[in-house]
Amino acid sequence: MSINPRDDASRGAPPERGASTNLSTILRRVHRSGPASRAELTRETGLNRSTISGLVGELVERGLVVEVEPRSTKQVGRPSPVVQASPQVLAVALVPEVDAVTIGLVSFDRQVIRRVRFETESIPTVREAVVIARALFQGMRDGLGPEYRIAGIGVAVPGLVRAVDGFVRWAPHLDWRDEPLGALLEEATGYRVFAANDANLGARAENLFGAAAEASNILYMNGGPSGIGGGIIVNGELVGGAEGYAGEFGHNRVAAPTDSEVTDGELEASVSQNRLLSVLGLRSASLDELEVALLASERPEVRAEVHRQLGVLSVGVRNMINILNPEKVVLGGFLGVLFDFETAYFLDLLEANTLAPSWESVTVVRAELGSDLLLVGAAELVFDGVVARAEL
Amino acid sequence: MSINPRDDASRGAPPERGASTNLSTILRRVHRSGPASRAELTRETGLNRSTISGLVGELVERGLVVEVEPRSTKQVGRPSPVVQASPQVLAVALVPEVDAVTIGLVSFDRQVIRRVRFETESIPTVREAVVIARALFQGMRDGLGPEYRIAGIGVAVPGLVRAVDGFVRWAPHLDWRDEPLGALLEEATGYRVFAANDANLGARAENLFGAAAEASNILYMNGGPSGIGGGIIVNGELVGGAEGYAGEFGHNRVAAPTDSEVTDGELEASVSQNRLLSVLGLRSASLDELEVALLASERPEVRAEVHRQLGVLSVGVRNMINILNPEKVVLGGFLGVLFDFETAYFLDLLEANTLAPSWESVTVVRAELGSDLLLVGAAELVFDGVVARAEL
DNA sequence: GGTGATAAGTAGTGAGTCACAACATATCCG
DNA sequence: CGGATATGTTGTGACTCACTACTTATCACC
Repeated sequence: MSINPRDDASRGAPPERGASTNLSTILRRVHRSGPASRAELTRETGLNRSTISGLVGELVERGLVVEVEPRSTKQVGRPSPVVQASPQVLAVALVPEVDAVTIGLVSFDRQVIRRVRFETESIPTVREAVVIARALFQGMRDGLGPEYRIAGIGVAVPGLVRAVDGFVRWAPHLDWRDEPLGALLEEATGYRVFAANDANLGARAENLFGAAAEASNILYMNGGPSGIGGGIIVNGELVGGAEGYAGEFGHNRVAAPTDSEVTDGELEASVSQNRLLSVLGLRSASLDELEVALLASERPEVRAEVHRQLGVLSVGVRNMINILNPEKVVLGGFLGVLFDFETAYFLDLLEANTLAPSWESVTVVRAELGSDLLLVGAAELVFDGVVARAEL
Repeated sequence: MSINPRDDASRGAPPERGASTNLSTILRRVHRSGPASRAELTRETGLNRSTISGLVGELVERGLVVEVEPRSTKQVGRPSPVVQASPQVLAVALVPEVDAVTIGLVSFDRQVIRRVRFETESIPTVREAVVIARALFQGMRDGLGPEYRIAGIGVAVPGLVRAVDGFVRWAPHLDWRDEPLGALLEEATGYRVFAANDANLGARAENLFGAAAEASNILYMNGGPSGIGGGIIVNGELVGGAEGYAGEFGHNRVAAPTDSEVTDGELEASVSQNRLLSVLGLRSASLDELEVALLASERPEVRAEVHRQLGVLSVGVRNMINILNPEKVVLGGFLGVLFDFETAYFLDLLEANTLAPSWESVTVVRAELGSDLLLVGAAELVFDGVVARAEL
């Protein structure tokens, strides 16, 4: 161990392509964790005051951060100006779904400043989605002052997307197969496009701004109306795998001793929002409605179904805890509802079946981010690049 | 995408704690991929000739690399001296097992230059293992010239080890529980100690020098006499998880439709070397003997057992392929034997059950490294630090 | 065996990042 | 209002590395 624990920031860093490591470090800090005074940045990075001064100045010049009036801290000493990510640097977030195309504008300081959900009569094709996106985008852009700058477009796709070029391999519920979404969108808008799996982006968003904000090893599982997806974060980075298809938990086979009924099926055949709804006698419901209905119901079949689903889910989760030794397990969508409804039951199942050391280092929580989850996650695809390059 | 694809090496890098990024880059290159001429380094890193000259000179001065006579390349132009990792920088590798303690000396240029296997009468306790290690180490050290320098000690532990301090949480077959192995060894030897799970280190070794040398997203599963372990490599880095306990595949529950017998058991209860041996009528065997016996046997029960085990294994592997989207799946130990024995059968099972895009990006191979696997992997724990700091 | 083409090492200069020290400035507290 | 404290600012120097020009070593051909 080194004697001096602080500071792994670098000295005398690279001219490179205009992207100093420390420039990125500061940018990442103010983007992810919010505004900070120069003095705080100095302490956190271990860099020198004068260096911070220079770096912040550079970032201000590039229009990526703004400095605002010092907070009145009632402290002695000269007040330190507060640095924050510029609210005028924007990312466009696009979320195609079976019944709508949603587009949002997310600012570099993590505000969703605009959002439009455009409902479609039928499931949109890729071309339709691109046309709609372009139209919505144009409408938004026109209402924006020239002081705003758009860094790119991020897309959350409910399916398998190739990371390098945003090529959609398979999005079952949209019935898209091998569609060049990224290329089409770039052509239509002229902006750089980044696309990824929606659940992966959910994991990322929860990591940055939600239930797993402090952790860097995370298992995220999300239950939606049409299946179960997830994302894994290792050492603070989203696991994409070879091409970006990682995170497909839903199709896994798990053996659940508590579930005699469906033993050789896939996880999402057994743990399913529809089955939950049907036990409750509902045809469709929002998550809130589902939660209310669950709490209101006192019928034993309902509880039995919840227990059955949690039993199966627990096997999938425990497998992943043994394999990944995460710090946090985050459950989103209806999985979060199930978890909140029978927390102790679920945790007991997990504790009984995971290896003790791994169990000790993990906490299981419900997801925190609501409807903006995917917009924020998709925007983050764009901002990732901005932070890394300290440009645009 | 940037116009200039080459070169993400840095310019004007940090004075830091004496560890320039580029110094590490060169060191990593010659350590992992073997000797390279200065000219090759120049091309591969994108750095300037003069920079390479300076960096190599610095590394020579620090005693981490040596320059040898240029290879006669039959090429025009001035011959370029060949740079290689110094064979005089050593790591001590330690492998405690149920019936022996093995210690090895591995040089920075990846040669196992010495190895001693010390058989024990009974399962060694932690203290016994430390005493044995110390004695063996002293013996080795005395036979070594003063020109050799030891960078530290790496330990491959068959169990759960806390990454930060080498504290053994649980090593079932050694019957060690909560033992401060790292601290004891450091005290006994005076060298820095790094410890990790044996299967994790196997994954690392196969990644660096074996069957998955070019890949950076890898699933490694190893079948030993006492169970199944594994390691995951994501973006070129071993996944340790929160504390280093990641990779415990063996205790997972998988549902295998082909295995009516053991549906709710753990993977390693169903896929087991012992069960294989017992079908073959053997009590114990080395991997080679096992392989020979398998090939020699023509009894249908044997093939049935192989198919049953591969069927269960395939479920575990397909789950991980869906989740991780790896480039390579590497099967070691008796899993490798099973795989080689019925390759087509296993691959067909996998193909039928993994998501097509993920299946397209993966290749399944048998592990390549033999008995030196763990020594090399353990040494790598030590060399990792040397490469990162470009020191010691 | 000399000569030119080619490839690579070497030396000097300059640019970029950052630490450090000295100084300037803003706030709190008595 | 003045001292204590914390922070911003400026100037200098250290360090890494690119670039240019020059030198050196080999091959190939005559």
